[in-house]
Amino acid sequence: MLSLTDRLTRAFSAAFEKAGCPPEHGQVVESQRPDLCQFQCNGALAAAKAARRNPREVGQAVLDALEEKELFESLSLAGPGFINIRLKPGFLARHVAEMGADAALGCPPLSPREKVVVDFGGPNVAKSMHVGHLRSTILGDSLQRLFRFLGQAVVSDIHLGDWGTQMGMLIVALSRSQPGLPYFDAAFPGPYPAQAPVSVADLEEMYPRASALCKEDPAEAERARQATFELQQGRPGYRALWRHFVEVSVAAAREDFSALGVDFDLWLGESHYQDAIPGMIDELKRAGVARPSEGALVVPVDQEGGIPPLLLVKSDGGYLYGTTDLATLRERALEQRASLVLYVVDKRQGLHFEQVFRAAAKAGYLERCRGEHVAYGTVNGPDGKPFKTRSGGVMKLKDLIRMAQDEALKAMRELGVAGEYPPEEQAGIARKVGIAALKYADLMNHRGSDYVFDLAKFTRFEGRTGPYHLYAAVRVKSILRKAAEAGLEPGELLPATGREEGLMMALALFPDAAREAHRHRAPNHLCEHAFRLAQAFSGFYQQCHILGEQDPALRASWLQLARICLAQLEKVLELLGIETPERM
RNA sequence: GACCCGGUAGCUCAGCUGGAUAGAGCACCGGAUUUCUAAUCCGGCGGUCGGGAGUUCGAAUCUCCCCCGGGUCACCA
Repeated sequence: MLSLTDRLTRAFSAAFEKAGCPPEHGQVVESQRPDLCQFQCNGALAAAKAARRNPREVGQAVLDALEEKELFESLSLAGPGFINIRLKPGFLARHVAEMGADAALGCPPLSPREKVVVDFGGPNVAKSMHVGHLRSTILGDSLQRLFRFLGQAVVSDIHLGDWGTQMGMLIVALSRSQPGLPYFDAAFPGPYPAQAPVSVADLEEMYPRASALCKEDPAEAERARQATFELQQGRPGYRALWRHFVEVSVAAAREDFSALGVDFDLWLGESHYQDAIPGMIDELKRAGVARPSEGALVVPVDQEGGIPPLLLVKSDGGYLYGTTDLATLRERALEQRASLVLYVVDKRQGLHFEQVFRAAAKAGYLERCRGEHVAYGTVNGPDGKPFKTRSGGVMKLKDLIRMAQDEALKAMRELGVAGEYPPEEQAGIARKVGIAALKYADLMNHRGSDYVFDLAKFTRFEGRTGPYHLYAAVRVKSILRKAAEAGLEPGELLPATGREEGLMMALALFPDAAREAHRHRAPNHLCEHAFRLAQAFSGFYQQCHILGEQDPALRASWLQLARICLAQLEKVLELLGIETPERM
């Protein structure tokens, strides 16, 4: 089904055409002056400008040409040429009822259907997930949910950092602490043990130490480079060891992701694309896209701006992450035939993606595919600098989630929320409230801006917070549950009066919010909509006592409205990755 | 130095394919509860949209210059 604004836009576009103007000017949007009207069309101003006509005259011609006049309560020309629109209350109600009956809740799928790869720029093996992964996880997950909801064919890929110099560092570090292991014996015939010689905790401890050692000791760095090289050449012991590193790290990452309710279609990593690199490099050399520079192989990408070339092969023959990213994009574009690849990655990597995309364009990978860096800002501490623990270390994601849930429970206790429920249910609610607090706080900001991590603020039950939304949803659920117990059924949605209009308008504008979020790859528009919807419901709730209403038709209509509202609210929250409890 | 992003109410931010009186949350002040979860709702206070010029009937939004903050800038990722 068409969205309400699309339906109106279609009618106005036709009218513009009949009035001798380009139909694009028929765009109808929600009014910015709710005191004057519900919707407005400003196209007459632009059309008049282009045609050097009088805007009011054009506006009048459009109104004269407009069909389906029976849908409108009032149409008027205002100011320099705004067209103000107010709908027949019955038409609005009918549209909302239709949305409620629609499988997609009134949000039309995007066309054409595209294949979209969402790359989460995943965690690095051997480094535990920390605050830095919070945003890519929450944002990327919301985007994959949104794109799917809008009918796109989404393939999400965690894209683990499971290759590169850090692997060599770990191998060298382990060869020193446990030299007796068979992985280091080049003559060992195999098979290698099935059990990993290290735990995630070991890796987490080893990595920073190894990294620091390489930084201060060039000989150690050289050993790490050599080990990396041998690993990449396929030395069996190193490969076996590497597999262990990846396995234990992935298992740990899975726990964190599952705590956040996030999953991926693919759990591939950088290593997956390594075999394709030599062929790609040959191809790029032959095509003259890649060329030698200062001992390395590069793709010049500096068209007019001062952009350094993409480094493909280091002077020592090794590859860099740009090499892997290019090979990855190549496979996604040419073999997986994706038409869009979204990289949900920290904004500080903007230049890197600019280089990769330019190189990919030169290589001809982007003729049927676009690459996009969905950049996001940092999560900061109260000091405005990237968030750290009290002792100055990096906050682990696991601890962060636990803190959010503890804080949620604390807030609930203070307010007496869920006080008399069984402890297990209470804990379950606290878990949902904590996650909702975290996710809403993250997504309500535009992704590009940094924000300050403030749990006490996020877990408040007032204002624009996750808990506020859950509370609103739970109140609707409670009404519907009581109605069902009393044998009351939702019925036909009656025409909107002043009391229901705000809620119906909010409901009708869901597709616009979803589209806006999609267009900018920015779920903050969904947060905005969720808040508006929750507030609209609260306003309605205040004025209309559903269960106490004596008129059965009105009561059934209100129940229907509540039902549709809950479905939409839960859907929007779901698109944000937020789960709603049954009661609080 | 070059490039990128930002500077909007006391605080945190939204709005930026130009459109009527610039919005929200928090904070502050006032009001609403015999009622389905008041954890809510309604109202008020509060702004040279960093500064200046330009384009336009119209600029927070587009262009240029300047100031301030952050980020990035070939063999790490």
